[in-house]
Amino acid sequence: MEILSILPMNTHRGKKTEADRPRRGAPAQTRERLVNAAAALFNRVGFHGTDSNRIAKEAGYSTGTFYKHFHDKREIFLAVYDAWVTSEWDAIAAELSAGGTPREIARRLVERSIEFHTKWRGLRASLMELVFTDAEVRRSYRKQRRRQLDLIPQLRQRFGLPPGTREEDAIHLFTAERTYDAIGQKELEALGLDHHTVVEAMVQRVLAMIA
Amino acid sequence: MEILSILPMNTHRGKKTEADRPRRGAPAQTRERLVNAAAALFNRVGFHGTDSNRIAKEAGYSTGTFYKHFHDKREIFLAVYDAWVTSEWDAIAAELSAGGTPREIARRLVERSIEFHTKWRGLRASLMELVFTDAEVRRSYRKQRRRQLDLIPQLRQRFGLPPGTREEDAIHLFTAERTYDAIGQKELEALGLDHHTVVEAMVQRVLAMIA
Amino acid sequence: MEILSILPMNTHRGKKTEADRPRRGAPAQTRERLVNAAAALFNRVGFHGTDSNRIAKEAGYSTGTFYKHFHDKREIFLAVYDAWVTSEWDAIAAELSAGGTPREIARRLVERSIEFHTKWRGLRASLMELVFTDAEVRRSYRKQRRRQLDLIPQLRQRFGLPPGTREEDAIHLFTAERTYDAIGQKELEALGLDHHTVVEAMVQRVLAMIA
Amino acid sequence: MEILSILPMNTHRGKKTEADRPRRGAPAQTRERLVNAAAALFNRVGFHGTDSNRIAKEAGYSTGTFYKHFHDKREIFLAVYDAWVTSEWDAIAAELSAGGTPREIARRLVERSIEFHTKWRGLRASLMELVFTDAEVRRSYRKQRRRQLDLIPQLRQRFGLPPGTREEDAIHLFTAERTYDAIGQKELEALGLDHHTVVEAMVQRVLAMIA
DNA sequence: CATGAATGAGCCTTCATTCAT
DNA sequence: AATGAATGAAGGCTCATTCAT
Repeated sequence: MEILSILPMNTHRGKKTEADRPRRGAPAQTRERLVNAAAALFNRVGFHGTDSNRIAKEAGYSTGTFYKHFHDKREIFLAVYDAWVTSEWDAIAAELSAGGTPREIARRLVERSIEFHTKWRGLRASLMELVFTDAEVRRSYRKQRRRQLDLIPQLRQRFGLPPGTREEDAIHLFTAERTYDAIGQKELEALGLDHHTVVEAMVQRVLAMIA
Repeated sequence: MEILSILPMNTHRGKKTEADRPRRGAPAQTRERLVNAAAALFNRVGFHGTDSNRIAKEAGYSTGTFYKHFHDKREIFLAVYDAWVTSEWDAIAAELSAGGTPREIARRLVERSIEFHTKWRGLRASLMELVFTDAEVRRSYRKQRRRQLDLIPQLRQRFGLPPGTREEDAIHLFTAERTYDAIGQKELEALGLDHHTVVEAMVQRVLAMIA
Repeated sequence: MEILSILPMNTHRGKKTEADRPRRGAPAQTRERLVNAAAALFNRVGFHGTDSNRIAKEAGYSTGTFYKHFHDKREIFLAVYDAWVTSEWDAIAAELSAGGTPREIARRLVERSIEFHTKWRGLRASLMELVFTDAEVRRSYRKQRRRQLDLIPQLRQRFGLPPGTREEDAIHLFTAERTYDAIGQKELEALGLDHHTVVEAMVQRVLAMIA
Repeated sequence: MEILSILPMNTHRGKKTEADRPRRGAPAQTRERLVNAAAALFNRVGFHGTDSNRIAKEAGYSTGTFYKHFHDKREIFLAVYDAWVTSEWDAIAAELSAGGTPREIARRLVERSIEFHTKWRGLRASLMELVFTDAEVRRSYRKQRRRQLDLIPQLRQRFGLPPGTREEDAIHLFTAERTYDAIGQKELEALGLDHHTVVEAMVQRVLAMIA
């Protein structure tokens, strides 16, 4: 039920049991498996490095099944993006409602984001390229970004803070996105930066939005 | 002589004169033309959307010539990246030495960066993906990032400012890079943000590093 | 009951009522619906352009049902061909027994034939190719041609005419078939020919067989 | 040099000599070989039965070469059709200028046509289907038919005959085309018809146009 | 009898790269 | 140094057919 909640990392050569792969199952389940397999592949080898036949095979299906569920590779990428955004969104919502001091919340939000960007760093890399290349992906990406941007004022209100400018919020999101990507891609080490210091700086920035 | 200084926009249908395409020219000139053509193509249709035969043709050479000068497509991408980084670097250096108040300098630095990110937004999109996909590109990118990071303390020193932390500098670079990309990709409009406000915010951030 | 008597033109987007699609109907009815749907599709997009799954869907059934009634796509093509030949044959017989002067009869025979070749021009185009490609189709086609050829002497006898040669009769059939196809495919216009003149010429030829 | 003059029937598994297959030859020669191979394949297994990779292989080239010379399979079919029409046209012209009594000329014209329709019966079968399916093929086919139709009055003039109607000429062409196809496809035997009688009947019809 | 998810061989096409000239 | 014809692996996608339910 929880798409993307578990990375299908166990798909390699593992003999599938009947429970794992009921050939004639509900379409929704098949679709979900395909999305999971695609997510793993896109994330590992990128959109262009992923062979659509391979997606089906990794999901435990044959070539044709893929095209019964998705019109083309782009379409499943969008589905993957959607699932991923939803799961990140859920995680953020969970952290926000989990309570604690603003500092604790901020720290957990940062940690969660870093986790996501780390886990899905390959997917993100492909995403950024497709945002340029593919109009449909661009649309999805921007829609999502708008949603994020609209959330921030709500957060401020909820935490009883005075409103800020949408422009500063956007810059914050840009900063966060790029920084988390850098962390996920192990860029900090390559640049000789201290992980904790960077994380702490991000926590401060998030804290500024909620306290 | 100035690689990338002029976008090869005149490659469409334009009958090439002998002056344009000396069949047996200096290798360096051939190389430069290939790099220019590649830059334009990568920037327009992305790395994966660029056909290596097309690069040669757009440059006014034949398929084989391309492979005489570059081992593979990746190599010319690196050459393009290099040329581009150099030209950006030169532009930054020029602005820094052009004088004026810190505010003026900051403003010009931001403007120049936005210009670059706008002009080369497609190239940047491909770059970000290749940084993930290709170890060699990653190496180049990180080397460049290190150089940028090393420059900031020098700037502070030059402007007589107290040192800052490398981590905060890195975050500034992440912010700038991502924000300029957003501007270059017309993301601001899509998000309902005011261009001037965002630019001004960036100017302030740059100003903070030099005054 | 009358297969092919009505073109399944109402299959587009039309919500099927229970009467239209009884899930567990008489096999003969199911078969007939499939044949009708197949006829329309073959005629519209040709044999190779027709997706066997689509046939079932257009008929209001599912993929599997198709293969319960027909061994393969070729088999349903033969069934379609059969139904079509039968209906043409019936039409011819009807005209022959409808009475009138020989000229009137001849004219109606020509008109009826043109109608058939026009309505089923796509089917005929596929047929001619399959006659070459597929031995079974060839068999059917030739059997049918033999029947036609055998009919002509009977016609002559009935109209009290002296016998002609089978070879000349065959050439007449070839002429008629190809000419009606040309008319059905709007070739006359393309060639700058007068429709009425051509039709009249064919009427004369038919007349020569019965008067 | 003579395209289609010799059927490439010797392409099966025959070790190619250097003379047969100079890998880096003139494009025109490569193109010709591809057209010849395609003609043979289309003729043997039909347009839909022909795999584009196979065409290249049979011509002695690799997959990609095919697409350097033809945009797609349809395009090479048109090229084949063109070559074939040209060669038939040449043969007809040769017979017309070879001299002899009208009867001798007529006989040779019929024989030559039958040869063509026999040799290329498979190609013709595909052609007739594509004429329905594919607008471009239809255009070519009709253009060719118009040319034929325009030739007949010229023939009459040359042989000093009074003009006939374009409509009757068209019907003659339809008759001839279909009858020769029938002969080429061995339909006469299947219908119990005497070959000579049919041929003689056709000779008479041709004779009527030139004497 | 009917369903429709699943299969998988196979086709068309692209494109990075090689190599004879 | 330059040419450009040729290569061929690989990938996206289709569709006739099967089979578990």
